[in-house]
Amino acid sequence: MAVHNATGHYHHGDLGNALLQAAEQLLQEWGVGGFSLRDVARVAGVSHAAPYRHFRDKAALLRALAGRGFERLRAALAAAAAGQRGPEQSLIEATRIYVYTAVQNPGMTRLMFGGVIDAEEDVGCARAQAAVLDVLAGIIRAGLQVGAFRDRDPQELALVAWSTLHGLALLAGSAQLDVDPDDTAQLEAVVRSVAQNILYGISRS
Amino acid sequence: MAVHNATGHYHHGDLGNALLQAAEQLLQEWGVGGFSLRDVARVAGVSHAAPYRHFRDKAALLRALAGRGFERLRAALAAAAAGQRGPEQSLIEATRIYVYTAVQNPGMTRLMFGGVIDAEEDVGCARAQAAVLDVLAGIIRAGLQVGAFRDRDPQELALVAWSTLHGLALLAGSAQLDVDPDDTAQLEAVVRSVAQNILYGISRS
DNA sequence: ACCTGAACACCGTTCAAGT
DNA sequence: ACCTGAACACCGTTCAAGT
Repeated sequence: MAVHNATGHYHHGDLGNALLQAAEQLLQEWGVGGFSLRDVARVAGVSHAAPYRHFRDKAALLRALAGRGFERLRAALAAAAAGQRGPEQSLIEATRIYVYTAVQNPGMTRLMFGGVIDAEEDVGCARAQAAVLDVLAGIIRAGLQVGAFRDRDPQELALVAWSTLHGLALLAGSAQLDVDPDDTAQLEAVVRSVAQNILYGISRS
Repeated sequence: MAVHNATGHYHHGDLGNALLQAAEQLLQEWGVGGFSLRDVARVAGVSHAAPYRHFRDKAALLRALAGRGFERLRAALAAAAAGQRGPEQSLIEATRIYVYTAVQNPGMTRLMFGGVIDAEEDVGCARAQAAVLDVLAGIIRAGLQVGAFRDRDPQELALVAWSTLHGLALLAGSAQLDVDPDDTAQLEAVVRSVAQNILYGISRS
């Protein structure tokens, strides 16, 4: 077992993880542009050169962090979509998850969707991002199969649903849409009207 | 008339403007995070300290640049929305403008909508941003007045329309949506399906 | 009034050296 | 194998000095 940095020269055995945790803390506290790689190392209690043993550069660390965000969002979406009465309800729940996640974690939202990272540069990150989309696409496919949605190109339906959720998430995650993270009634109203709008667009009849 | 920097020590009389032009060129070429304030000064042909006579800091220059983007988008939207047969057609044209603008100028789009700047810090920028929204809100109001849209809260209708356009613009302006800027047919398909979706949601019957 | 050049505190990244 | 500390080229910002 390695010696802790405060008492010796080596960090514990899982610095990669510790760096990601430190980075997430700084992301929440200071936003995407508000911290440096040196800050991350500082918070993790290692020298500013140590992160380079675990990540190729700062962008790689940010991609890994975004990958975690994508995976969490995917899991939350999948859990919310499952066990609903039908694809329409699943879509409403997915919208709710998107909005709440964005409002409660604006920094991570901006990191994931604000064009800060290039997910394609990292296989894991790209896969995690694609998996988020897959949940949405799965809901669309299920709706088409049971005849709940308009018989159009699934990709077309997914695009409009995705655009709307994406836009709402970024608006909610920035100061542009002034929602109070604790005002449940307001959040519910936003979820309802936006989800309703998507459903009007893609539901049959 | 001031002496040009290449031949003397002073720049021409409109360095503020020249800096914004240089910044826009770099924004198009290298993206939001791809250039420094010192690069801007370099391209404009002045010392790296000169910009501080015209902008409080780098963020202020970026806000001024985004303000130009907002104003241009507003003008394009207003021109496209005017002289249409009805509010539905205006909304479709507005969607077209949004998509084309975003695809053709991804850097500016990300600067305007990607959470890079805080528009509220600059009165002009905030006003220009609000004016973009006002065009959208105007279309909604017009539609409500002639009874074309559902009799719901105008703000609610504007939110769903805005979310969708916003999301689409950011998707189109990032690598996430792989649209070819020169593939008109593909762009038209995107515009049609997304605009249609918004209209399904807000149109009466 | 407007711009320059030196200066300062920072940053991302590299690398020889330590254990 | 993993981490440190010095080093390098950069950056944003400030400020005395020049015209």
